Amino acid sequence: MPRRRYRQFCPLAKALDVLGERWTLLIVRELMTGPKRYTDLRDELPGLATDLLAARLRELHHGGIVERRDVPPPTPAVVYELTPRGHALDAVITELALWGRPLLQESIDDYLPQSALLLGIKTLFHSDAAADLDETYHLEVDGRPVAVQVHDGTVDVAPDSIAERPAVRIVTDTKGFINLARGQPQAARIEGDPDALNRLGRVLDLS
Amino acid sequence: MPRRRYRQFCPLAKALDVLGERWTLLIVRELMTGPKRYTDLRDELPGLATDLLAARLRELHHGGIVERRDVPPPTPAVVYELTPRGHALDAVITELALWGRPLLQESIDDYLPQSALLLGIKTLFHSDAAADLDETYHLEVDGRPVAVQVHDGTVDVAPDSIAERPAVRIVTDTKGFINLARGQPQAARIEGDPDALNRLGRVLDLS
DNA sequence: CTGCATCCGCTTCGATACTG
DNA sequence: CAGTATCGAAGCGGATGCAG
Repeated sequence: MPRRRYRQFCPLAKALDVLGERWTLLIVRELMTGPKRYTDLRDELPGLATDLLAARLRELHHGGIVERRDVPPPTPAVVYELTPRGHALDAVITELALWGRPLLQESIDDYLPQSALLLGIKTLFHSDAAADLDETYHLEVDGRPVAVQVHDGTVDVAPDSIAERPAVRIVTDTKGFINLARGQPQAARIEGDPDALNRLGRVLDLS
Repeated sequence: MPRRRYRQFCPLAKALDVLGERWTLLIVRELMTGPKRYTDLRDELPGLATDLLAARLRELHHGGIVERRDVPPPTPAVVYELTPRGHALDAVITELALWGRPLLQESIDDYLPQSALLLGIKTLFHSDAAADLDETYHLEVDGRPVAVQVHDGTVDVAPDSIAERPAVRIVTDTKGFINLARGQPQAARIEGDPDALNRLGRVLDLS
């Protein structure tokens, strides 16, 4: 818990007392896709000072949002994972992301953390445009593969996994993906059915 | 727009670039119930320095969230009001408030702004417990009257308005209301049907 | 190598005073 | 009423150090 509090009898103010500090919700976003180690968190959040990450994790632990767990050998490590209370922030993050979606247009030369890629795909997904669609896409950004599965008007995003028999394979880097999301495919290696790429473009749209 | 940005291609990070600074979302909450003047905002947000309020309003204006408008005579003034983009933050605030609801238990000696009272009532409202309910309650906290109308499983909250023929009238102050929300009615003047008070208590519940 | 703590320069915040 | 000016305190970002 930070020292600075709003001191208001208001559910919004109370939530912001816990979540409102810089980096806090981005750390929660990182943990949304599963437990992570301290160093992995730091690597995915450039600009966040190491001691500040430690402080935020302490506050999140104290707030009942994050649990610290020792992973036994063979690969001993400390991982941080969300509690149920932490996972309940999914709705908060979803709404903030939906609101923030138009702002992605302004993005230039930004970093693309793995979890941001996953959240981005979920946020750009248009359920109504995917009603009759049922296929899988292979996406690979900066060497990190993601399987995107569209099915029954929903999207499933699996990190670090190879899609089997994808309708289209897109291999690119951060810049290429950002341009792709803007509807300007360049610097991307695309293999497969061009129609499938168009279908993907309609389902995952920035506008 | 603040100078500090996350520089991530992520809809959450982009939203937080605009909304993540201290006080920003609380100012939006204040404006959610209608336009307000500079001084009214400052009075409802104790602890917020005047120059910081000016800076936040500038940023919110620049971000397309708040519009500055001159009200012509007979009562000339400057008011700030939300744009459609600003009103779209309703869902964000609602989710944050729902998540923060349990934290209200910890509240001691807090300030209760008018808009926090309204948001609090909307957040504490249990739709399922109000399915067959159709009545109006008069609530008055620190001299500010609020008409709470429960109807068809929804709640309507009208600030600065007197409820007509309310099922119960509750007149209290900040401390009294906070205790009331915790289920400890004390220091509150209550008039009307005791059963109606119980019904209100089931519909508006902290737990 | 991981998981921090410490130090330092800069920015932001909070409180008060002051002005058109 | 609607802000700007000023200033000490706290928070942040980056680099470095260090124990397990």
